[in-house]
Amino acid sequence: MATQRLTKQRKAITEALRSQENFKSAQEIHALVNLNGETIGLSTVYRNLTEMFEARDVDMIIGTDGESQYRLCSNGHHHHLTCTNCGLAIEITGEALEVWAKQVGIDNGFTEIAHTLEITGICRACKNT
Amino acid sequence: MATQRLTKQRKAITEALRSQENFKSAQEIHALVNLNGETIGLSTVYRNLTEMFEARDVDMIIGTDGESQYRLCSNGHHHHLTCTNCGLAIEITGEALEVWAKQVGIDNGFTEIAHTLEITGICRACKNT
DNA sequence: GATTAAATGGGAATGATTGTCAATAAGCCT
DNA sequence: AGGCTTATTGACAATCATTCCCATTTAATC
Ligand SMILES: [Zn+2]
Ligand SMILES: [Zn+2]
Ligand SMILES: [Zn+2]
Ligand SMILES: [Zn+2]
Repeated sequence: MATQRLTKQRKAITEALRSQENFKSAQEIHALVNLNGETIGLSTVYRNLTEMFEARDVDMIIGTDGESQYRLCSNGHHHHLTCTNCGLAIEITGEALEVWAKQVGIDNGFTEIAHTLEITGICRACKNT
Repeated sequence: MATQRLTKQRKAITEALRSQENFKSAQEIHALVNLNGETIGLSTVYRNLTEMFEARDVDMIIGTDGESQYRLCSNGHHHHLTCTNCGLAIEITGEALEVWAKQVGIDNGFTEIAHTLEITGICRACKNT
């Protein structure tokens, strides 16, 4: 397991993530961090976000353009309902879905079954604009 | 609407897709096409795959590394159960899931609701190796 | 304060994807 | 068949997110 030193860079990145409601790309996080006076390297932001994701401290999704996006999330397995217009991201859970997905795998002889699911749409606020 | 000329390049790309069971990246398709003697430009492969995807002639998914992958698929909305080891891709449909996903959106005031779902695991053949 | 390995930064390298535009050729007309 | 028009191609440049590299910095411990 990698040693985890509490560097000011890591603090700043965590802080930036905390200030954001929705998913942000590594580049956006980098820009946010450097707005607050700090001057943190892009490599450092990428490294830390990757580590935080592997440690399950942040959620990561791959956007439609292939860009990775990060967000602080509640613990445990869940999915998201996101507005494609404003980025609003709502956490979703569905036990029936979880069971169904696993069963589909089992029925086909698969093991180590996992899944990804994202629901998208236009939120109420954006629709009334 | 764009005119669709039946070029030999387009035929070759379609042929390469037809010969493949699983999802392949644009670069892989390009390599496949050029194996068969033809010499087709990489740009052409990208252009055609994009067009074919927009015309719903092929499925496209974004891999974990952000790379786009393409495959000829049956018509209609469906998902995939893919083996992370050998790439085997099985088409999946689930009416209950479709209804549930849409309802989740509706319950949260969303419109123009869509979703993506991918199930992954290790297939039986790969497990017994 | 001294020590030491983890962590940083910044600039280069990678690699997929897109853009450019002159040259080519599919489909159509005669 | 030959010619015309314009969609399409292809070689290369350009873009852009992400990863690499490595000398320098610094958090943590004593
Ligand atoms: Zn919205
Ligand atoms: Zn789930
Ligand atoms: Zn499919
Ligand atoms: Zn579906």
